[in-house]
Amino acid sequence: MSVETMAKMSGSARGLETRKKRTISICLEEDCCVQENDELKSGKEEMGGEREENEERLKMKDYQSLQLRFFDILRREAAEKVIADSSNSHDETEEPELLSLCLGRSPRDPKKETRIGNTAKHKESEDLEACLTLGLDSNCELSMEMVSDQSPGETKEADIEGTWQSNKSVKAKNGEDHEISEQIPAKKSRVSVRARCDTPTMSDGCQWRKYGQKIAKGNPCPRAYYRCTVAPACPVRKQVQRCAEDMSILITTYEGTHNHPLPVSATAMASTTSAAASMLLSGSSTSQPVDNSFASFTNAPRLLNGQNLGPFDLSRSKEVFFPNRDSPLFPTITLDLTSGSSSSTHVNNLLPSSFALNPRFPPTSLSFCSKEPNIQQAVWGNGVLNNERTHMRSVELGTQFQQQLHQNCLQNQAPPSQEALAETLTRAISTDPRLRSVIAAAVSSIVGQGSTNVNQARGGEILELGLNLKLGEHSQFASSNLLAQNGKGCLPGYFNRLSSNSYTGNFMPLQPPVPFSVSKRKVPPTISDQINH
DNA sequence: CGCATTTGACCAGCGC
DNA sequence: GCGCTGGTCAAATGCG
Repeated sequence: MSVETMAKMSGSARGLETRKKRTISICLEEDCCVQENDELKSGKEEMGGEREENEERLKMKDYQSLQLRFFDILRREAAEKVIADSSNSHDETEEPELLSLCLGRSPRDPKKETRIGNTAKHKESEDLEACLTLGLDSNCELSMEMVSDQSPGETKEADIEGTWQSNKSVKAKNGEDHEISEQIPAKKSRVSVRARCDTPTMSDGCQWRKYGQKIAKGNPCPRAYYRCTVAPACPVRKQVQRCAEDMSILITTYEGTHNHPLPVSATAMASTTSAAASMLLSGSSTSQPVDNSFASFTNAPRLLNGQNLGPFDLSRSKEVFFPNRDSPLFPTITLDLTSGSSSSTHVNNLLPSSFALNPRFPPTSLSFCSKEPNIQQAVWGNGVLNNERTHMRSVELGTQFQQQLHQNCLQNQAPPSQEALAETLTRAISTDPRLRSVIAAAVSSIVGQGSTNVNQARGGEILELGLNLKLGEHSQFASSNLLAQNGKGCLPGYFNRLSSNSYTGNFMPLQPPVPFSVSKRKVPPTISDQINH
């Protein structure tokens, strides 16, 4: 739906205009008052309908941006918690090999993941498999593949280009939020995004220059290599390859961190990938026996409802995400942006061969998909579809909050209304002070440009404001900008929606740290700015 | 003419 | 050590 949505959204604007013109011209030509009135009426109705449609989309966009912030806060808090507990948490290192975090529903069948590749090795890798399922966006399936490495060989690239995100730069930009990163050496990260796309490359807002093309083993489609040309020394590369099994799916693998201010249209993708990257990379520290990238997720339920939900295998996650120094092979995360098609159920098969066949670091899947788009869109849901994963240690993040949302949706069987969602949210927030504080922090960081020192009461106010905004009171902020979005190419709807100019400010804090010239960044005034003024 | 793309060559890492 | 593979380089080519 991503592409369709964009097409619709941009089309809606054009449609309104053309319809107006058409109406006028019809009136002039036919000079018929009755018909004119009918046309005007139907036109108005049509416009009204489309306006509602647009507003719905804008609301969802706001919601998703808030979600993103929310998860970021969760991750940070979890990471801090892990640091605090790391000295006492050695027993956790003996935990199981498999990890399934089911925050949502996924059609993905892990059994199918073994279809491709060396079966024996893959079986072994299955034991290491960490599967994160987040029912974040229903209409999109995000396939994000993350690879982290700190092998000595990588330093060459880092030294030459000086571009891989240094820990200092992380600290410089984000302060204490990235203390963890400070403890780890510069790492290479890869984020792969799968999306249905008819164009040769995905339009992600950045400028790329192709520097190579190869036929990779296991995929007849050539893999194209691009580097970011926004800044001369930007280290970011991307690989673009069609999926062998479904040519309509484009697999874009991002690697590295931009060392320059990003175009507004690129911030959504950048912040999303960087958030995912930091999520995992932050847990790969040698000094941190416990993986906090996973911990960030595994801690989420505790943050939400205060319960220890289960047998998380933090140490094993570390194993997964902390590859052998001698190995260039990486663990992977998968985000799938293709609509809930069958292909999404065997993500690994669709990944670039080098990753899909990687037995040592099987992909970690962040599946943002659902066959019930509207439901999943609003629900992070609990992992009701993971009962089959008996071979994995499954952790269901069935928080009260999520259950409420999920129940709401299941009962209604219809897309939850914003009102219903608001009600559920309100109830969950009011009954769970932790959730309240977390969301308040997220919202306040949005509204106050990352000022996290707001007290609880203030946070609550802001939270309310945030919810109100999200639930429909400020869609006007985004409308014009949204329609002005770059509609060319193939920008997955998920990112596309996130990249609305109106929310630039929200995502900036999530962006990869910019090592230099941060102050020179020229960005249009954000909502936060407007509010602050 | 300048820039982007194409494409064969080259290099490094890994497995056998 | 050798072959395979992924990734990058750089000269050639194409395009606006």
